[in-house]
Amino acid sequence: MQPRIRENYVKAIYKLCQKNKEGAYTNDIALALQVKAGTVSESLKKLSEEGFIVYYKHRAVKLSAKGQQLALRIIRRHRLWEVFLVEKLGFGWDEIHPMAEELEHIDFDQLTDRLDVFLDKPSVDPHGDPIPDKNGKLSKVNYRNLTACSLHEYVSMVGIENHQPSFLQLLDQLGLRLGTKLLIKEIIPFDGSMLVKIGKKEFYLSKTVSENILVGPHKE
Amino acid sequence: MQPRIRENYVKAIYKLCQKNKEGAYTNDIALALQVKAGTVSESLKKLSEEGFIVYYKHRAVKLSAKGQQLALRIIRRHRLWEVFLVEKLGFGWDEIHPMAEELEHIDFDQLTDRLDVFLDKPSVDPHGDPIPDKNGKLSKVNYRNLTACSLHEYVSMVGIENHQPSFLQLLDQLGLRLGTKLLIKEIIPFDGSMLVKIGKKEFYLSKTVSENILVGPHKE
DNA sequence: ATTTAATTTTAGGTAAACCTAAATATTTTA
DNA sequence: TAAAATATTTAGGTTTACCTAAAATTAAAT
Repeated sequence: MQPRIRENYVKAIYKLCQKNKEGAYTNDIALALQVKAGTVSESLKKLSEEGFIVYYKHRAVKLSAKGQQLALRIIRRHRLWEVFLVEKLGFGWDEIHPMAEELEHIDFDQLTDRLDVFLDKPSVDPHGDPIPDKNGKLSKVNYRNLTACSLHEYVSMVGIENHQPSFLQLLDQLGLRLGTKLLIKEIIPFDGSMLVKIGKKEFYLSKTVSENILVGPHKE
Repeated sequence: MQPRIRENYVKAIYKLCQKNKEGAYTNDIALALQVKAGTVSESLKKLSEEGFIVYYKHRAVKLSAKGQQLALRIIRRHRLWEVFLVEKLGFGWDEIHPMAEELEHIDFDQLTDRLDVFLDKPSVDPHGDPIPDKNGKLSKVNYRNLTACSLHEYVSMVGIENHQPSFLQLLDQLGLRLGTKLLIKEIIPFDGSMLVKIGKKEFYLSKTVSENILVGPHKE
């Protein structure tokens, strides 16, 4: 199996496993990779023979230890390149995904590790997602969903749950970036929206928006 | 035809055309890409249909305008990434080729152009090879072969004609890098070797070595 | 507990990039 | 300039990743 294709399967399975504890379903993998279910079935057999997944016919698949290792290597590369693109080249966080999607497949340990050092060993990418270290270890970010916060809480944005450019652009408009502090001024029971103070301005955030915002205690 | 494969053919043809004015021969392309001649024949037909080459059966091929444009885009990306790897990540000039060989295929104009700016629009790569600009224009480097220099000339290294790691490592040992000044102290007629002064030391360079060194007038 | 619905797998096919080896061109040499 | 040597192309095959559609399995609903 071609490395790039293998990597895309492993990455897709990794992400699906984070949602469904059961594992990744054939159809969902097919959707993620934009291929047909039959193709996925074939590929799963090969990935299984290669030892990257644990696979029983008609069951959701999981990554083996070897598969997880690979997934974390890809994610590490993806997120490091994202930091590079934003910090060094000045791209917006809404523009970088497609480029990182290519760069993540470039597989030279030296390159990844030196990039890491060059970027000052960042712990999170521009979206707040943690970057696995050289050994595949993921630091845990302390976060809650914004909708889980109470009135008058003063919190700091640490991540997001939606990476669509349109969502990222909305956050830009609101002045919401990683580390931005926000105060919950009001919670509207009717539609779950909330009034928040960001910097000097106040905005209503729809429930759909706040559901996709992750916050943590803001350290001063 | 898959972009990566097309790019590798176009690049190989570009390089072969620089040596043979006639064009690139099937067998040489096959050698460069490590495939069989029959495969090359097939591919040439496709590249021709796609308009990247000018091809008549049993004749050496040349790049069309479109093909040259593509070649220069790839070379631009390759050389910019090489600068990045050396200047920013601290790799040696003997280590970077394989990585640049992958990075060169990542095709986002914005990425290339921002990388260019980030690196201060370099005009040459770490080996002294010129970097095409955004429009595919190649600046000409003023150079002569070291073997063409006369006794007592004082010149500056501006490039090399051999990119093998072992050659680059030898130059490192001699303290020869881009911009290094060298004085020709003696020319040995017997074997064409020469005694040169590099910094404070003197070395004999075999003809094979000096043949691969390009020098220019050293500007102070 | 069947039947129905949904999901997954299998079977048979296609296209791209490779291969080998035979056939055809071209070039070189005698 | 004809034969020999070299280079290129063509013809027929293989493999991989994809496809469609039928068959099989599992899950859901009556």
